[in-house]
Amino acid sequence: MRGVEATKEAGAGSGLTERQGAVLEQALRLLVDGGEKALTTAGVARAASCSKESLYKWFGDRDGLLSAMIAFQASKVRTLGVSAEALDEASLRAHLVAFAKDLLDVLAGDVSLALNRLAIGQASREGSKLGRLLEERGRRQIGRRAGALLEAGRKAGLLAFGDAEEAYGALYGLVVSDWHLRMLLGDDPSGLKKNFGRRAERAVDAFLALYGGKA
Amino acid sequence: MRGVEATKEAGAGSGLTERQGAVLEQALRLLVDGGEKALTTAGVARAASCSKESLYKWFGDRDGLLSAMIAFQASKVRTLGVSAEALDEASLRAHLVAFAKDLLDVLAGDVSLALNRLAIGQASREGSKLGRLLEERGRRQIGRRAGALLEAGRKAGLLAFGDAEEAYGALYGLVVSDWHLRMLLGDDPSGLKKNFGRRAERAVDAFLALYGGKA
DNA sequence: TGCGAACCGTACCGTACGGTACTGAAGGAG
DNA sequence: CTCCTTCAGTACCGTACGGTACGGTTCGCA
Repeated sequence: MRGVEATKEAGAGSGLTERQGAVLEQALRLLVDGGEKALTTAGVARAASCSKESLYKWFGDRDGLLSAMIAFQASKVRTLGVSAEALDEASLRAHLVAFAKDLLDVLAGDVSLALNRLAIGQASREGSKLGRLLEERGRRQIGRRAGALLEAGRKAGLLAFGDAEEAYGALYGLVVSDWHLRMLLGDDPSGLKKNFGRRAERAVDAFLALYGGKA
Repeated sequence: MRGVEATKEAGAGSGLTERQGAVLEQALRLLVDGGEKALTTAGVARAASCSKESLYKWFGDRDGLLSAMIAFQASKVRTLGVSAEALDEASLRAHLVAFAKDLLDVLAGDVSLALNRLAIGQASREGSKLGRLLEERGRRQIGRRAGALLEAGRKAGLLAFGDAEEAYGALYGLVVSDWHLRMLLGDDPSGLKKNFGRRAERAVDAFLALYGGKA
């Protein structure tokens, strides 16, 4: 192990060859198209044109494959840092609206919904290993972006809150409400997606009414 | 069919004998304990001391059993009507806090979490039939209670909102935020349950700050 | 050219599940 | 007592999946 072979890696330090990344890509496609039931080892091998033996060699077992899929997908989503420019009221609102719209777009994405369904289905069994992983890689990441934005707003005197976590929770709730759950339950997201822009603006307005520093 | 036998029914017009209700009860218990994977026809038959043949006679097939489980559980939860008493600011807040706490308790319940996981896992496949059912029986029901409460508040001049659905969405989001998803993913609810009271109060305060009629 | 590693394709095995068929017992009606 | 319905218990079947083993092929390398 850890030999001199210069294996081209797929992600950032993910330890995966690009061949393995391509396999995970196909696995994700299968999962999105047909749900967990369609994600069989034979199906992945056929779709990715690799052998089952290689799958087990690379990922250990089926659970290892699922974990690798989550980690792989998360490695593709890079949270863009907050530009440390000077914030005024308008630019803060614009940043918040952009964040809210991105959040809705991410949550409504095919792959995100499929992976969340997968982890939720696996949650009761096996100590919710996948759930932890998804939460760590997904929510924490986007939470950091929001936290930085909120902190910048407070430093600029535009936001007033005691607990950043609580403020973020309020923002998240106002933006997402129960839409995420409804999409997870099967509500067609295409009909809802058109309202994302307006919804994000209204939610941010409400958030600013609660935590805006004017008072 | 439709004979004169006076079959004792289990639910309110559910068309189920109490024997069948007892079977569904055992099935729900199996689902809560072990997740969908543990919910096998043989397991249900063994746990409920009935034959597989009876299961198929009563519920058709496995999907029919799942649908019956959701309908059965929903039939047990009766939404209590809003007392049409005169509301003042304090009693409205108390009602909202009670509603918020009930909402959190329901969502954190074992059976609710298990059924939501089941429906979500089944969502990608089969046109999300269970998801629709769960949404219809669950969300709509509790949404009606909230709607009535909000409408009463508006009639009393204590709340100001244009779209009741939007106001309810804000209340729901402020109360629940991403806790439901986290519990579905496997976060231990027992640790979170202790904060439900405080959380409900803070959420209602924020909601009143947004939609309170004082302004 | 020969060697070895990686790997694809496939065949194979054990198991577990959904669904069906059969047997025998309990109980009610005539 | 006898017939008939219902249902528990069990055995059974087909299928599909996870995981493993094997033969054949490609490719890098000395």
